[in-house]
Amino acid sequence: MAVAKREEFKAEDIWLADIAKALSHPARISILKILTDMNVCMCGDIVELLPLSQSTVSQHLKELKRVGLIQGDVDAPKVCYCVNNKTLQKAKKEFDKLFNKICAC
Amino acid sequence: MAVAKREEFKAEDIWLADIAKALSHPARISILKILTDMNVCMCGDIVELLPLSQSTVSQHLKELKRVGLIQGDVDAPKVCYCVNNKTLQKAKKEFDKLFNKICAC
DNA sequence: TTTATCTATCGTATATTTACGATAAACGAA
DNA sequence: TTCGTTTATCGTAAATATACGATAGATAAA
Repeated sequence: MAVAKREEFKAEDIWLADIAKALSHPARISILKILTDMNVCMCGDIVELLPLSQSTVSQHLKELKRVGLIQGDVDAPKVCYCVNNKTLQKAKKEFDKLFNKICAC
Repeated sequence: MAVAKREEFKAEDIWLADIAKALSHPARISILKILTDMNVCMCGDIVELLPLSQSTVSQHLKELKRVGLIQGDVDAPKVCYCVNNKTLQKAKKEFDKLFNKICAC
């Protein structure tokens, strides 16, 4: 149960909710900012900047990658992470669309 | 554990993550749109439009109210819900700020 | 070949989220 | 007062999320 009902909503709302879910932890917002600030972007670099263990940071990266907000290029054993502009642009557009609808700004 | 580390991040990131959390379920995005479309806005009206029970809708409303995205004016036993423009404006601004930083748009 | 480095994943514990039915509380109407 | 309407909350169950340490796998360096 629990998450099954989610699929009964509009695809557009499900997509944006999923992006919002990826942004729903400050660590992941922080990671996106770090990836923007740094050009070199390994998991280990991020671990040094956050109060989280390596495995936890790796999980957060996985969640961001799941929705396509970031991508990881493997250069084993390293993985170079960077933001995915295509998805970010779509996310920005869809958030704008939502707020323009629901907010009298 | 689990959610304790959340507090160790920047207040700005925590706030936006919390707004994103409130937007992380399609039912809640849908509710915000419904509240915008309708001027009369009772919990029961929303229940009729969504594939969810009354108690579940009430919980979603509570989550939106928790972060201040909506407000409920009690006219017992009814509660008239509407969007809170002040918080929406701030959310819009903060999302813009985030995307302008991390997205090469 | 052996060692060091780096990251993903496994196993695990705890907390939170999602969903529902039942029920209590608040009030207007009969 | 009694009944109907409306909503929040309680209790509960199942699924997810968060966090960590340990470890396996991949490769570069020694």
